[in-house]
Amino acid sequence: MSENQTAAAKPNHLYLVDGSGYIFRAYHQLPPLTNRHGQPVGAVYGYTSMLWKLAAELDKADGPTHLAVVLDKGSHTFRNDMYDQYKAHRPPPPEDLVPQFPLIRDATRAFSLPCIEEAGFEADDIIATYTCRAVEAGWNVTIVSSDKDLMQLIQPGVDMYDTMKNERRGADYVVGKFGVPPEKLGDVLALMGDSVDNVPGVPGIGPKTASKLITEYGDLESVLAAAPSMKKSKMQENLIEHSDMARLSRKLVALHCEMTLPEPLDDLTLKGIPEEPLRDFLEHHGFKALLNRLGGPAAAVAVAAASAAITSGTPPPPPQIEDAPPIDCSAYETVVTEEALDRWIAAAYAEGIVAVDTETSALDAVSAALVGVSLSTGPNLACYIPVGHGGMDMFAEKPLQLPLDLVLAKLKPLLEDDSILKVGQNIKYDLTVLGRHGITVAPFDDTIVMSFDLDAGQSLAGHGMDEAAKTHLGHTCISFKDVVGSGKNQISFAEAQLDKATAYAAEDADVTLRLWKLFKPRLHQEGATRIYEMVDRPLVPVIAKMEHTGIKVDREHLSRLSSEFTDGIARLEGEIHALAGQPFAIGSTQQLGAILFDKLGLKGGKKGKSGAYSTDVTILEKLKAEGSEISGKVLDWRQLSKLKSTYTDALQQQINAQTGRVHTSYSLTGAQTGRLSSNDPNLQNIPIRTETGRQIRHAFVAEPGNVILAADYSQIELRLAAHMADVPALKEAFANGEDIHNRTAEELFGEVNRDTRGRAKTINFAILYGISRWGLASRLEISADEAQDMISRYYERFPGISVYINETLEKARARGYTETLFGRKTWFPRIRASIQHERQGAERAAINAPIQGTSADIIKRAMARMGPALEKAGLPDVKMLLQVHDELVFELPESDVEAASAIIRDTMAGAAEPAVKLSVPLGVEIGTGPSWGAAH
DNA sequence: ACCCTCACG
DNA sequence: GACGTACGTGAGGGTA
Repeated sequence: MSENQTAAAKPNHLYLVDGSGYIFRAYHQLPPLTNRHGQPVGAVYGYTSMLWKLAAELDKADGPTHLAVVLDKGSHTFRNDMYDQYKAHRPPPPEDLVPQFPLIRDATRAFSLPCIEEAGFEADDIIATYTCRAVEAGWNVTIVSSDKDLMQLIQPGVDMYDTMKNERRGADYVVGKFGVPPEKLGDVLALMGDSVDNVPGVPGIGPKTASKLITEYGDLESVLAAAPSMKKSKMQENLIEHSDMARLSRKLVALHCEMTLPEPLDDLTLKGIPEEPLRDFLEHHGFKALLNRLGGPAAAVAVAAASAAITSGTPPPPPQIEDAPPIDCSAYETVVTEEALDRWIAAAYAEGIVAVDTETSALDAVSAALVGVSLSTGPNLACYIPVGHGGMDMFAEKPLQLPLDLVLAKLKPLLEDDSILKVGQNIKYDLTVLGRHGITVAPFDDTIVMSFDLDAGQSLAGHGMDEAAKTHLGHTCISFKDVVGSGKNQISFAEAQLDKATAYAAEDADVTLRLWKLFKPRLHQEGATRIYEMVDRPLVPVIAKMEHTGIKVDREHLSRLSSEFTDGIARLEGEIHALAGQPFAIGSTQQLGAILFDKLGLKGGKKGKSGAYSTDVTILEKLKAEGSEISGKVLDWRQLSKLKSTYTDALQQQINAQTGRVHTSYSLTGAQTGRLSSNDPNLQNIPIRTETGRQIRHAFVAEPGNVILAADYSQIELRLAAHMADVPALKEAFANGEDIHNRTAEELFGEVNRDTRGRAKTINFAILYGISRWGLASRLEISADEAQDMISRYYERFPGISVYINETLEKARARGYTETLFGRKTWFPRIRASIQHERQGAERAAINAPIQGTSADIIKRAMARMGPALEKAGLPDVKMLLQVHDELVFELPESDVEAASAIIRDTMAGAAEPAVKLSVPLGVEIGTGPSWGAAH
């Protein structure tokens, strides 16, 4: 063979594409595109672009002569037989990715490329085996992947190619990243472990230490052998104690290259890519940018550039806010003619997106009148359409404005158009207001919810408009007070001057659209799209509807209770003053402290920086137990005062005059963990724990012929803790339907009685909240040492809990946030604070957040599915009224109770699926009655 | 505006 | 050695 011939023949070069790895990366880095059939295809598009890019390599001198796409098949592999925890904590793929898997195979076929999958082996092993065979045959190999495990295969003639970063990687890359050459990478990976795949490794050893040890001693076995003679340290202890886990890890990370080739090497020869099937595929999914390029070199350059940007892993550049002109309130238009209104609507259609904000006469979305609507289609392109200025007085002088009905009729098609995205800041409010005028706004995005899903817990990110504008745009919004004044002189927005109203309202729309342009790409980049699109956004109209429906409250019942409480308060007041020997304001903690501790000489020291006496319930209970009569009476007085002022009196005020019902407002961004909060009035803290308080719940009633149905998740947070921390004894107890506190008492104390069950319950909750021995000690009235013993026993009996706590804290420290099972992030900026109690507070909150947040995610999913589920079951008259964290309250015709109970139970119990498969059942308890009180 | 207290999960 | 101790909320009343 002459030299000439060797040089002329293109050397065999096998490209092995890690399809599975690619799909996940593409999914997270690309927007959630949908094709015209409504299928999610974001990951498919990314994948297709990647194949396209590889196809372009065909023509290169050192390009592929052979190629195979390798995919994972099934989830059980020989590694699971080796170690049952392998990849055990990996969440199932996102709901909108699952339907894309078959499409990935379609895409591969469209390129006429061989696709290889083999049950029992991971894609990595298939790639490893092909690599070995090809190297033996003297071929070059390129592995198209960014997986660190596969980097073990890099050797002369074998490199890796990251299409998203457009980077080729050889041995130098591995040395730079891990400090060791590829052949020693397996030893390093075994020591450091992998939390994603759940490869255990050795605790406390990360990439740095692992690479140092391997460099020093040569390989894993040598490190383990040398461990006993190393300097004494935590690391040395861990190396000895976990040497078995390290060896197991070594086997788990090793790539298997002895499997039988599913297809012989020669069958992977590239024969070119026929255009026909590819064109069909691209057309079917509407991948126009690629179609244009298929058409030939004449295709538009701009299109190709846009597509290239996506292929390299960068999302299409979002409109940069830096490029946008600064906010200029003088640029806004007041729309008072039909022509101008039409012009703005046309602009919205041209952009495909419009920010919308409504202004009303009051804050209450259920009964306030619509005063105006603002729109924005781009930076400084915003208008205000007044419709209700001058108020409702027919004879009052009014500014020139378009009639309400005309404006609504013109806006309705735009606001309901499937192809136009409407953006609002707290759009729940606008959905309610516009819904009352027969407009169903869709599709929509809500910047307050987007901000929350990105930045919950970030101390400098307020989610409200004014704070968000300051933080993200560096802009100070016109304050509401500048428009309507404040205090006694405050006027309704309907009374505001048109120029001021325009500047204020149009600015809100302008800011909202600018915020959207910042948040939208961030959602994808930061992995928040899933929680936003699958949980929180769908909830917005559901909550709007609940708020609008409200709940009927029996005013007479409340009024009767108020009188009873007044009598009780007056009687107690007399007795307390008599015992004190003087009248004083019982509600004043200052005066009460002076009476109890100075005048009557009771024990109970000062507390807090203010130097004031503490007189809270724990102190008064203690004094009462020591025989102080006055303390007991103050406690009774406090209970009645609280019930009267906060509930029986205030709630009567909150009954809406038009509907006769109470309409709370839920905040989707109120609680850092993802819970809802309820305000004006708060209907999530209606009394139930005491009999006196419970009477208030009887005032929440159903309309005649209807009943109230209350459905509670039973012990949902403990169940989630059992699942997330993987605690066998707790999971078993829940699976068997046991009383969980009894089971805990049995495990901890060996016997179950009222006392041990009560203590067990306290400890169970302590675990959820991030325990400290002092806290537990004071709750159980034992010493800190005894509390510590109890905690240790708990950890022993329920292995998994302490691991969960440590892992959660480590992740929180490393990344700054925790995550729920559904991917909701909560940030903890204080987790690394140098002030101890601040840091410890953040740690306790971080332990609790994944559990409380997952519970919140689950009930939110149940709520979003409830309407359609009831509708489908032919139960349109069942109304969802309230959510109280683990409880949903409904009002429904008596005749629907049986059928609705089944649907509600199933929807709630199954709400985690299919996104998350829990290893414990979710229990749902349902009760019905004429009132909320009776339904429990 | 802030603290304390207390209602709920 | 002192600190202050369970997670997440919202509302009312007193005080400065």
